[in-house]
Amino acid sequence: MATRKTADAPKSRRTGNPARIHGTIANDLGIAIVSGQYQPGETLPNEIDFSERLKVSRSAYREAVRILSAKGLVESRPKTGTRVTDSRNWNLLDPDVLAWYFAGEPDPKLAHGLFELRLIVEPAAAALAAERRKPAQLTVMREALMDMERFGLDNEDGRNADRAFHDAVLEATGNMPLISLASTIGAGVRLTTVYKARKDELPRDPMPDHWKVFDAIAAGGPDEAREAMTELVSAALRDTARALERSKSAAD
Amino acid sequence: MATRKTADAPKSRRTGNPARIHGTIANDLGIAIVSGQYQPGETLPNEIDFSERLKVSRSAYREAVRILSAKGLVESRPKTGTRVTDSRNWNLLDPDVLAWYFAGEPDPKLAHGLFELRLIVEPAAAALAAERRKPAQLTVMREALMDMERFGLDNEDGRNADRAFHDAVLEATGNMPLISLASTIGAGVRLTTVYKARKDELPRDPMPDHWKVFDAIAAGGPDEAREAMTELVSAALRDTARALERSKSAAD
DNA sequence: CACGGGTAATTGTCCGACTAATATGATTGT
DNA sequence: ACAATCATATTAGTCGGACAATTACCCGTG
Repeated sequence: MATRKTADAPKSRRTGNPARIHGTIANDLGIAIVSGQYQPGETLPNEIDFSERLKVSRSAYREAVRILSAKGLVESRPKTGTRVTDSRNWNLLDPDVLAWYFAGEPDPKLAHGLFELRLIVEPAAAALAAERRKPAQLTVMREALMDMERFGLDNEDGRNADRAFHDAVLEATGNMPLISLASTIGAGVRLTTVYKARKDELPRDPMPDHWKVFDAIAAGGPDEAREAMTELVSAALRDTARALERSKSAAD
Repeated sequence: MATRKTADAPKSRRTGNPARIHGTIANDLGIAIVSGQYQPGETLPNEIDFSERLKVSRSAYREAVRILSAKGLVESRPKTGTRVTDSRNWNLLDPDVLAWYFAGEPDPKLAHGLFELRLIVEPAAAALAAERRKPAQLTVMREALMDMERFGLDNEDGRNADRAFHDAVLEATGNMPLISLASTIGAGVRLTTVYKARKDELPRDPMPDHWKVFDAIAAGGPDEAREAMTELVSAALRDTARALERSKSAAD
């Protein structure tokens, strides 16, 4: 059903749109903030000066600030100015904020936190998916895994397939908040392959673990699915742990 | 340090600032979108017409749209206009979006989803908190529970204390992504008391369950903490389930 | 029928002025 | 001496209007 037409652009980036000024300013500023270049509590230059320095109109700059404000990174008030909020208020679950975090060197502490989250959420999600998945969703999972096998994890296509599989599992839970966690989980998934790719070693074939999860979900076995997913994420964590440790000590 | 003065206004809303036009427009539009008044795929009127109809300048309207766009609710492109995106792209974990969802009648399906999320996240968080909590964090939890007892759950102060306790547990995990989930979990927590308050019945004293969680965390027992929290959330779900069922069938 | 170019509609950007809120310090009254 | 009040300056907020850039869509052309 549905003619489908040209609904989705193949080259779709995160937004799919060409760079608009307010967007790029928001990106740059967002990265500068989460990287600590502007500390929480610090007030940035007033709109007129700053927009001049950035060579953009005040309107465009203001729209950028609105974006950052919407994600909880800054707060503006007359007379006081625009100041960076305490990092506890930053909406870390926002895909953009997370991307800004990982724009530079991945923060090992945050990376570890993401794995911990995966270890909590994904097994439970797999169990729910095993109970509720619809045939179409199983098809999506299967095709994602087949793409993973075909492409491998040392390239973008393969990594996207990996993330697509984990997304599909969350989607199959039918739980809206869980589905919204997909971008966060996806960042964690990507982290694994990025770290591994950096070490230029793929010591373990990830496919058997993935297929085991899929089979359990397809068979409708919640407990088996939970267990298989736990194993998958644990293995991923083990593979990443060493690199994580190294850059953690390197960061100190 | 800090004289504290009149730091926090008593009428502090989420941001504590007086209503600014772009914010109120974003709120109104956000509610209209999540409530289905504007369907996904639908394009809203062009900026000039719409801002005129809303009696605000185009700048203010555009800033409102930037906010909605930052939260994934809409997408703007030249010539095409600004259209509501598929609801899968909405950042449901954003505090504002969640608030917009619950501005009208709580959606039973979403409410159930939130409880499911709590049941997944909070027990695990309690276990982590039991291992990592610092003395100061225990103090926060204890005071929150004492406030709960003092105020009761039939008023705003008590409900805030309830939420503060659950926030503190997440905070004590030291896990940044988990801490960012606080607003989402908090919405679920609030849901319980709202539903119960609506029925004008408080059939169960929630304090013993809460203290059991606290004691386990204070004692440093991860397994006990996990179990106690599971019980707490399950009980909350049971209490809410009937009201949930009723409004679910009423919604059809 | 495929392809390429023109066109109109819409968002994007810029500018400059004025308004509103408010932190700070001066003023006043007690 | 101190408290409360008021004036002022600074900053974000709002406005209106102009022009630029993008792009879906139609139309002509090969």
